[in-house]
Amino acid sequence: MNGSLAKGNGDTRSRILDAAEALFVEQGFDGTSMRGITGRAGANLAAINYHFGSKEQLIQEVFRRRLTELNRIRLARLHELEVEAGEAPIKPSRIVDAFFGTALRMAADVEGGGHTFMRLLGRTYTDPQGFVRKFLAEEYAECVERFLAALYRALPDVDRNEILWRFHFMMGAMSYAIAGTDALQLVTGKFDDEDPSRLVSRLMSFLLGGLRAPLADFGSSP
Amino acid sequence: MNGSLAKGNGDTRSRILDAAEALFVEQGFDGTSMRGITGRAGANLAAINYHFGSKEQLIQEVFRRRLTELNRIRLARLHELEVEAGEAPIKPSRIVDAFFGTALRMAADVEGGGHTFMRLLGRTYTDPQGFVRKFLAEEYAECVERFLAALYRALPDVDRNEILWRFHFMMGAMSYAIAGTDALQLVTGKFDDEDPSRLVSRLMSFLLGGLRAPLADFGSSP
DNA sequence: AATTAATTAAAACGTTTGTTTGAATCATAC
DNA sequence: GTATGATTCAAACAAACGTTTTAATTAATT
Repeated sequence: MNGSLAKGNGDTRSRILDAAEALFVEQGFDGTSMRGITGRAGANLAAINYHFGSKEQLIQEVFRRRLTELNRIRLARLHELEVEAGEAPIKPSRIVDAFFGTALRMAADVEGGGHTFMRLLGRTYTDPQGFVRKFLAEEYAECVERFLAALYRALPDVDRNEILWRFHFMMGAMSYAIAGTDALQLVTGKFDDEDPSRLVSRLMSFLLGGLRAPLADFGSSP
Repeated sequence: MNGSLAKGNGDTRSRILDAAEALFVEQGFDGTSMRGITGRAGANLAAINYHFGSKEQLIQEVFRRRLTELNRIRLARLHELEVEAGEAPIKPSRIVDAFFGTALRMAADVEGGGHTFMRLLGRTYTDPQGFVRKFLAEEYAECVERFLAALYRALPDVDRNEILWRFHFMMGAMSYAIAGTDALQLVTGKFDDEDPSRLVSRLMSFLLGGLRAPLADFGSSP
């Protein structure tokens, strides 16, 4: 049950990042101690402060390491779509796939740690710790703006505020799909042991259904 | 900026529950100290252990206090629908409203604390702390089972596993809609200052769109 | 009014927390 | 080999944590 890694597994810095990433998912930021991280990484307690400065800076580096790459791929995909389409509008489903599909494919990478990170990311959107949310917002700002602009262009007849909200809802559905699977398992018994590609398919059709839904008026007592 | 409450505001027990609820949302469970709670509640440090036994039991009581009522209303609404429909099938939109709409209406109650609690609940589904998730699962078990059964009956042609997943997605979208509003604000600038009833309307149409979406097959490179 | 129970108060308990320090070890260059 | 810089190590730091204890106070009962 001791997940501590052999010391030869990459340099100390990387081992610390990997250990921290895993423990943050399991126990949260506050619930994970410096001793827990360095212990699992096979490093000395002081190594975190030496390599990263502080626990807070370590947390930021855990995110930056993967998030930069994720958003780079997203924007590259979007750029491909824009070039391919030329003057013509892009299908919303393609935009949604470039953003959410890319994340889901990263989440499907269990061995490389993408799965662990996406679980962490999903639950961090609503994390109370101010500095984490602020940091995430900065890292995300450009990417989200570009994708929202693309959706506005792709859906010129839909109110922009409505698109904004639905983008938000889609973020929520995706985050829970990745981060909170065990929560549903606890409630409902168990899922059939799912391969992640089916999750992609399932979630994408749900997201597009929500995105395209009519703006029906649901009062407070329908 | 000191949110500490006057001592006359209810009995000590209730003041502690209110203070804890608010602080858990702002700082998380681990990030909230006993001293912080009792300080805000205007009570002595030992009061939590006296009234609740431990911090862990306090957390459980914070949830139990509101969750029992929420699920009672949900099941009552479902029962109404079932009686009203008799042998006929119930419209899925009504079932969805009985579950998610009820939660959203509780979240719209800012003064009574429902809003605070729903934000807390939303972010707790994905909380790493094992005992909280286990406790939530137990509190939710019966209610979720009843609603899933109702959806199975209302949508006899749809694969049950698919309904299960979409219920999961809907939970995610709703939780983020309530708990993570500030996250999106940080990213996108700001929303128009929204009255909660429009959120109900917006989210419900999104949820139903997702629930009814065709099971299109989205491969990994569409 | 006396007695019992329930609640609040202040102080201290032993752990655990993140961080810092100064010496020891390692790698690399001259 | 010796010097230089980077890294690792064991040890210690004050601060904050949840909990417990014992005394003081309040409320209820007889």
